[in-house]
Amino acid sequence: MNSVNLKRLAQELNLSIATVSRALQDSYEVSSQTKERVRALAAELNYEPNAYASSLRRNISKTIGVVIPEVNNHFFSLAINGIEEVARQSGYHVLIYLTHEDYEREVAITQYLMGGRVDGLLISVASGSQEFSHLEKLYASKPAIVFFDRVCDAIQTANVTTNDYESGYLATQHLIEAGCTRVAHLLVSGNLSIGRMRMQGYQAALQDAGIEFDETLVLEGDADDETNTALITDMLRSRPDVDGIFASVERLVISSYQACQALGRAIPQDVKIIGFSNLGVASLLAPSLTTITQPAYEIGKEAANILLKAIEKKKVILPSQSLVLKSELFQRKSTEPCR
Amino acid sequence: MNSVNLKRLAQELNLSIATVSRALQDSYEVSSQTKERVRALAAELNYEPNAYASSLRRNISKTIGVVIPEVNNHFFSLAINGIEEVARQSGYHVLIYLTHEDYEREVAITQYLMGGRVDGLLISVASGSQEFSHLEKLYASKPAIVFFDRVCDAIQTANVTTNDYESGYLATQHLIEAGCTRVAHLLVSGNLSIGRMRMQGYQAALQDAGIEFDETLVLEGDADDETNTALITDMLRSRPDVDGIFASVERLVISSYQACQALGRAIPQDVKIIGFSNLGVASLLAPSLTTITQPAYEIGKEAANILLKAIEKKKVILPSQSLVLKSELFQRKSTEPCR
DNA sequence: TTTATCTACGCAAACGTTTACGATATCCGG
DNA sequence: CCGGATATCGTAAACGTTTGCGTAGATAAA
Repeated sequence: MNSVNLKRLAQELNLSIATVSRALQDSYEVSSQTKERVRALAAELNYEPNAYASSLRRNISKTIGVVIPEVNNHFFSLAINGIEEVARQSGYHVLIYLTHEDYEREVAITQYLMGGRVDGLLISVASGSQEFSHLEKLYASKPAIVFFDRVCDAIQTANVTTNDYESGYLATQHLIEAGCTRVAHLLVSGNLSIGRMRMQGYQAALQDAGIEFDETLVLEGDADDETNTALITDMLRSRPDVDGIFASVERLVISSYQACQALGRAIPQDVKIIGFSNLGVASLLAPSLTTITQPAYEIGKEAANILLKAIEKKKVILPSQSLVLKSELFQRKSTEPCR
Repeated sequence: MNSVNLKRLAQELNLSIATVSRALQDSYEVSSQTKERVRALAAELNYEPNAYASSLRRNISKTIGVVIPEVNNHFFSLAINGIEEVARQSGYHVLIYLTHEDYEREVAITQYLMGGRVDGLLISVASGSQEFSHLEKLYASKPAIVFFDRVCDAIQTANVTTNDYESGYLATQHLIEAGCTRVAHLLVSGNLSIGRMRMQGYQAALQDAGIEFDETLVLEGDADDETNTALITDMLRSRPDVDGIFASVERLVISSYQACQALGRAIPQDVKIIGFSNLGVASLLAPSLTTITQPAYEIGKEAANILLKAIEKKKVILPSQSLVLKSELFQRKSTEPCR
């Protein structure tokens, strides 16, 4: 369509295609007068190189892919902000793929991505993924990969995560110190590394406080919010002794609030709630929500940095480049000790 | 890198590249036995066609671009959900570009996009854009474009928007009926169509209620949240008579809450607040927030539908294909009449 | 048997770039 | 005046795919 290409420029300038191409790349093999002529006409005709021809020839796409469970979540949208920021600065384009926590979709997406469409990938694994052969096949195919937050241990590459064990411990300890004795744990996937870490932190804190671990207080959430609210409501009804909730993901915190509201349980008097969340309005909730907040923006930036550095230097990414950033606990009313 | 391409398949099967290519496209010119042989080997070697070679040859990229101000905003993240859903179903890939409401970035991005990287674009214009020549140049270059929410009137194409005039009117009327007499209006851009529409609705509602329009009560927000909160705080301090706030965008609602909290103004007793928002936790805020909620997910889906239909049928998109979806007003505590 | 039709496949050009290699002209030291 | 640098440019191949065209063989129609 846009027929202003190298050939067109070359014809109008009485030059060869090669010279025009080199001029636009500021090659030393082209005289400065010629460069000026070429640049002038290119600007005048609004020439823009064909990205696909260039990618095909150079085997470089200047594009990275981001595979995440969802975008309607403050953690991931902030992470995307960081990723896009870094990518833009380096002249990279960003493809987005959403798995909706669904294993099948993740498989389909990884299959797509083996066509060499991207130079590198940032992945946060879907909670629905029980096994990772699709990721291993993808990894074997070519591109540089960095995992963030939801990691895949089976693949030897860098991961950018937070101190999930510690955070799980601290959150649980925080609830216990506020007076809770029956702490429920809501998580999204027990077979993902991140879920296991937080779970272990939760269990360790219970043990250190001399509280027995009760697996009926562990609830595995779904992708659907209404289902989650119903699940939590059921648990709270059948277990009236629950006086604390530690939610491992933002969506489950919201559902917990709604469940308490529906059952008329007062927060924090009847039930105290703490949760992982990047919700900007946490302090404006009724009551304000005690959160463990991950540095989502920084995670995105760091992960993108590692990836782009590796791509530019054509080096393999090593597990030793992994980064662990610290989450922060913001204490608010939802876990306030009563009387 | 991944050297399993058509040539490789052709060699191993003793066929020509052309036949292999046609077999994989299920062409009628290939016998079914041959198709089977080809498909079997392709599956075994995990062949995936090179996207760039294909795009170059066919002049079709199977990729659409989404240009939006920010992603950390429930309206846009829900819209992306809708877009990605539709795109995935049709086998399209989604490139994301964030303008951060910045004119310069928008110009740079549109320049990029003229390289034929995408078959079509979904755009929501940055509030910082004062003029639209970059968009006109982009439009002249080639791709199909559909605007959503933040529209550019200068370009003759389809727009997917909401009933912004009506919503502005209803929101203002709602505040007045709740007892407000001094209603401030916080918006993000007065020179964008969407801002003007809501503003006109606001003014019309004031006029119909016999309230004089006071332009010192109109505040134009910035991209930075802290600046906004400071601006609003200043206004509330210098104008203690303000008893209602109509915020045109989610971020400004949050800032309004924070400003009121800082000044000790009670909501809804001292100041009533209504705002455009897709915040899922609106009902959990203190006090719960009365919102005008746009069908963000549907907007994304519809915009993507129009775009993809046009691309597939190679037809020009007409302004007559524009769609106006209705926003909904959810009444909650923040605008409750007092006594 | 000849001619026309159809099936199944190969040849080669094209998409727009990049780049290894070669060619020409100029210049300079010996 | 000759040999070799040096500067500047062109030729052509390559990236992997798609596709118009040609063609060999088989089958059917005349």
